Amino acid sequence: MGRPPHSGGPAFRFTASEVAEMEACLQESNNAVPTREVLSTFADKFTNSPERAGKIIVLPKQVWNWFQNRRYAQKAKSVKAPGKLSVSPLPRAAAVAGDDSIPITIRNVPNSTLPFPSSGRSTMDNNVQMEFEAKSARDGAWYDVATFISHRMFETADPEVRVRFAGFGAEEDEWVNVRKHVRQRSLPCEASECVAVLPKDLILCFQEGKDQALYFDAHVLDAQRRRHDVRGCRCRFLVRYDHDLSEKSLPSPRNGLQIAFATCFERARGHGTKKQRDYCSNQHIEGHQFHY
DNA sequence: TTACTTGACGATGGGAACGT
DNA sequence: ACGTTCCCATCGTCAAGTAA
Repeated sequence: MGRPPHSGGPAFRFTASEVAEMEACLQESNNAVPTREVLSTFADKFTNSPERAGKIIVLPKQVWNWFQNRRYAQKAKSVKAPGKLSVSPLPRAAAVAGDDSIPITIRNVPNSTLPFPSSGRSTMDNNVQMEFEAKSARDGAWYDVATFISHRMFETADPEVRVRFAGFGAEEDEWVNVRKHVRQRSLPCEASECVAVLPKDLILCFQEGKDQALYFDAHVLDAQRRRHDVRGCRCRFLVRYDHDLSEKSLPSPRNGLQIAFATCFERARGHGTKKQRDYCSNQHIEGHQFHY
């Protein structure tokens, strides 16, 4: 039910037939809110209907509210991304590995199977294509990898790969440390998946600056759980960006909050609530297998 | 059986856009 | 500058579903 009126009376609810009428009107008007006259007509008609006559007065404002909410809900539904979150026109980067872990997609994989030189994807045993991302030394942000150009090995240091970032040209290529600054792209956090995000988690967050907006590593300081509705997640997450230690309260996942793979797998192995474990286990099943 | 979660939906407040 | 209207995000509550 909706929020009860300030008068303290019972919560108001439109009947199915009223909704059907307004629904039809909305379609006829091409999803536009009807004129004030039409709203008043609806209100009068509903007020005088046999179900309400003498009991409940329907206000034009309530009819207007219904149209606004319905338009907003429909819009939200159509805009909702079917898969990964993408924030155009910037290339999407991804979430991070666990707090102190080396990216697990690299850690235990023999060098001969590392995804370079080749495209920024690799095929695992189960025919799952893997995509990678890399951290740029220029701005500290994470970008999708389009191609691994080449690689070089050192006797005393970690190997490096030359990376072509997705959406950028050769002039933006960089050598990056494989162990520290290359990892598998993570799954974006869908609205229903926010339960998997807990305080202290390392995540990826969209950060808007004056001239640009990029994805940076951040830690969750606090997670305020709120009930969801048809329009999605209403939780808020207080995060601290690792690169500048700034803090921000973000709604999730609309603003780019994404779940770290390793964090998920830790939970899948027994930590967190059952729901979180279920979710993370599903992530494991749905197309990704890793070596711990 | 009880507590908790999720989905649904009307109500509300802030801010942008617009007209005067 | 001010008032009005509109759009959007968020709030608050109920009912049904689910887990413990």
